[in-house]
Amino acid sequence: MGVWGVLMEKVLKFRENIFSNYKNASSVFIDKKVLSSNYIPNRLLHRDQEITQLRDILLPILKGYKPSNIFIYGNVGTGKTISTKFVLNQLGEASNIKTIYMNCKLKKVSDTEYRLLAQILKELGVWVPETGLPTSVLYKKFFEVVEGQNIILVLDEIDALFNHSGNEFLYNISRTETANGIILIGITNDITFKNHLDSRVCSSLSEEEIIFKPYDARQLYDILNERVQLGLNPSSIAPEIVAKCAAAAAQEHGDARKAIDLLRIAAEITDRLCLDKITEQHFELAHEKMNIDRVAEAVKSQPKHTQALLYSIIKLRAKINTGSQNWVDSRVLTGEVYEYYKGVCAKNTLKSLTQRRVSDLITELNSIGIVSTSVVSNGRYGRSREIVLLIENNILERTEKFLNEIFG
DNA sequence: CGAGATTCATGTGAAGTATACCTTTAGGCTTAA
DNA sequence: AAGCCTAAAGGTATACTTCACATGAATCTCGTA
Repeated sequence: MGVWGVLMEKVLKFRENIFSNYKNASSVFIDKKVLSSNYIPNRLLHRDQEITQLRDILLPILKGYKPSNIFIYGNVGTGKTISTKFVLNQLGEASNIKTIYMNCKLKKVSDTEYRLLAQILKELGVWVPETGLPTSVLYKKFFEVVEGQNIILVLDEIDALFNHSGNEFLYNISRTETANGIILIGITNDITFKNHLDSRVCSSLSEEEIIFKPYDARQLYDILNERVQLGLNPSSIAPEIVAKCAAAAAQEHGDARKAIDLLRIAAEITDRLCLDKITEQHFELAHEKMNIDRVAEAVKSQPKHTQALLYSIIKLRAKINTGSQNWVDSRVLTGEVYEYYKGVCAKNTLKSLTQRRVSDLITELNSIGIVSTSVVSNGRYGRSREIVLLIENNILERTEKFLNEIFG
């Protein structure tokens, strides 16, 4: 494991401990919330064009006309969400127009037609049960509340809706005349999303389109630098380090959110180690911690069966690897996984799901990005899906350990 | 030898089932006049 | 008689199962050179 490993151990054990902040009086932070990724600064750098565009489209609402619906595209971390929120905040200050922001990707919260609608109603101050009611009743309530008002409805990560036939929602909303006052703003990073849409929905939804381009290194630097100014102790970080961070982020598709997270975590680590200068090494540690957290979070929040499935994939992969020198990144087939999975279930007194269902679970793992799958035909030997784990080795170890404790 | 048929193992769509939860309704019990 | 509680009836969303058909290239088959 070595020094690095020991250091990493230390870093990982770090929780946002309530005492640690008070204990060491000097901290690299001045204002920590500035560095959180959902913080909305007073001014947004390098998104002027997009913001004006958005504002101009929404402008008619102040004169009582209905603006067009809007569709926003752009890679992750290009400022789509934050710019939209920013504009809507400003609009809220200038008028009393109601805006609702929904992230459609939250599992068990807003990822189906019913749940999304329920969530929106909740936002509007109407409580509805989480199951049992006909969807039509929810629509009725919704239209009652909305009647005659202008409401801006932002659907972030709108592509997630489509997977679970939430398509209906868009169709119903955009079609209903009663919903006249509803302005839809759809946000997605999936360029192909529009192809899946019903053509009528599509044309009404994308009356206007805004495209967010990735930030370049220079712009990222400005953004990071501003956050540094506002949130960190001036002496705690050298400009070169910020520049390096920006450059690295620019290479990875100009993702500003990730860059800011990285900065914050590096700062936390520095604090944690009771140091007062953030160095490159801390960034490396932060990078690793971020990856570990991402995967750990994803795995932990998964239902039991999905975990059992992942466990099976990991174990099978290991098995194959010990046989041959692992020179090909080991692929596993659905059938093998399912057999192993059944064993795991039996051992843990879990009732195993059918292969049909497991197949869907694999698809889900694929879409979360824990696993990558591709359908291959092996001619005479049938057709199957090759599953490749996307978890890096050092993180895999932890994941495996975690799963071992459950299913071992 | 090569074109077309066969075959395998699983992908994938559609329809059905189990479960958990919701509202409405009607009967029965209590209460207060 | 009015008010309240409870249980049954009738209904829904979601996660999962069952059924049935679709896929696609390695292999097999068989006619032909």
